[in-house]
Amino acid sequence: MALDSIEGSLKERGVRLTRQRQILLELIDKTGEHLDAERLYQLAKERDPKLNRVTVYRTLKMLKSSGLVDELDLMHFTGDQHFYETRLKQEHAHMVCLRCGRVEEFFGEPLQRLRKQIESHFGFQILVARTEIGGYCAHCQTLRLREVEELRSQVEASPVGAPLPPAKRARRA
Amino acid sequence: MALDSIEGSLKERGVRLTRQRQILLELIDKTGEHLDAERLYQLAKERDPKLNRVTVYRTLKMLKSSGLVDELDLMHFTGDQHFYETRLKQEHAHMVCLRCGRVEEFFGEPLQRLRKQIESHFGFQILVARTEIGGYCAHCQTLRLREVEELRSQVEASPVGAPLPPAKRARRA
DNA sequence: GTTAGTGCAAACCTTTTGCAGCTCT
DNA sequence: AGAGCTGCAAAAGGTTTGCACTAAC
Repeated sequence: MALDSIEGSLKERGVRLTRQRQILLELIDKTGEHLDAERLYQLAKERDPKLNRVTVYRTLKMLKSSGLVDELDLMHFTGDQHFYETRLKQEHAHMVCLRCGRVEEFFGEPLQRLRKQIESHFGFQILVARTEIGGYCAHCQTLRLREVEELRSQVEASPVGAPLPPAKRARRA
Repeated sequence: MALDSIEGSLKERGVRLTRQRQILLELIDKTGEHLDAERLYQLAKERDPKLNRVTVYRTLKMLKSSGLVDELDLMHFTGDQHFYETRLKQEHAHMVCLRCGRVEEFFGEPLQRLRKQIESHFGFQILVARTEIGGYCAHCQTLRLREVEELRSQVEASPVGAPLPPAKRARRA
């Protein structure tokens, strides 16, 4: 199991497996989503109401600098938080739909190719690699078109020019 | 000249070319570095001491959502700011040395390949793509080795185990 | 028993917002 | 003239730090 390999890696280096860390590790490992610090904190609090937000940040930082998790931004679609995932899968790119927010993963040879070229051309020793792509998913492309049409006709209908709905930043609940 | 094409694009869409924006555009275009908002603000203030930090943020946001500049994180090597570059060059990846902070750019076919595969396999309409890679540049790899050696011998020399120098976050002056 | 790790409160950095007044076109 | 833009002050969002206490090994 994935959790075991991470816990093993920590134990070897003399990192203590506290109750809090076990909770956080399990959540990161088992949850099928890309969690940010706040969401992880909320989930962790369900299991241990005393667990502090700061511990979440410290744990994530530790896991990141140990190379056990990767940090993502997901194109800052929802804000400026960072998202985390364990380094278990093969390297992959993240595609974020800028309309619905859905995140898809792309595995495939261009990524390995890129890695190899960079290592050989530059003699660069890669520790982390991150590819994030923003755009419209197949489903949203058509919806998007319709929306743009609607806006256009609204603008033409109103003499002054109707203001576009402001693209507000997603706020936390 | 690059500036012209950006200014043209803005003018077409009825965006005003204020004195402040001209200053900022010229700095982004002419400066050969990846600037973050604060640095851009400092540079802009030299030309117009009244220019406000908020205007920098608003201008960057506008340029980004117009697709005229790209936003980078450079692996958060120096902190959580964002860096900006005009979209004039061909698509490229950024390689950040996690020791010296140097940033190199990689152009090359794997990037185009990646783009095409994602578009064809998923029917995904790409608007922005970002590849950032962290590691050690050729030069720092040897230096890094030496540093690790030194640390090791220090640890062996001291009975308690000397604490490693903490990797503090880079603070602003 | 030590030392690493935790919780709490407070700070910090980066970015956004509301609003009154200024300025491009 | 008038919408669009700016500056200012204040706030927000996300993350880190200092310190005293606690718990893992």
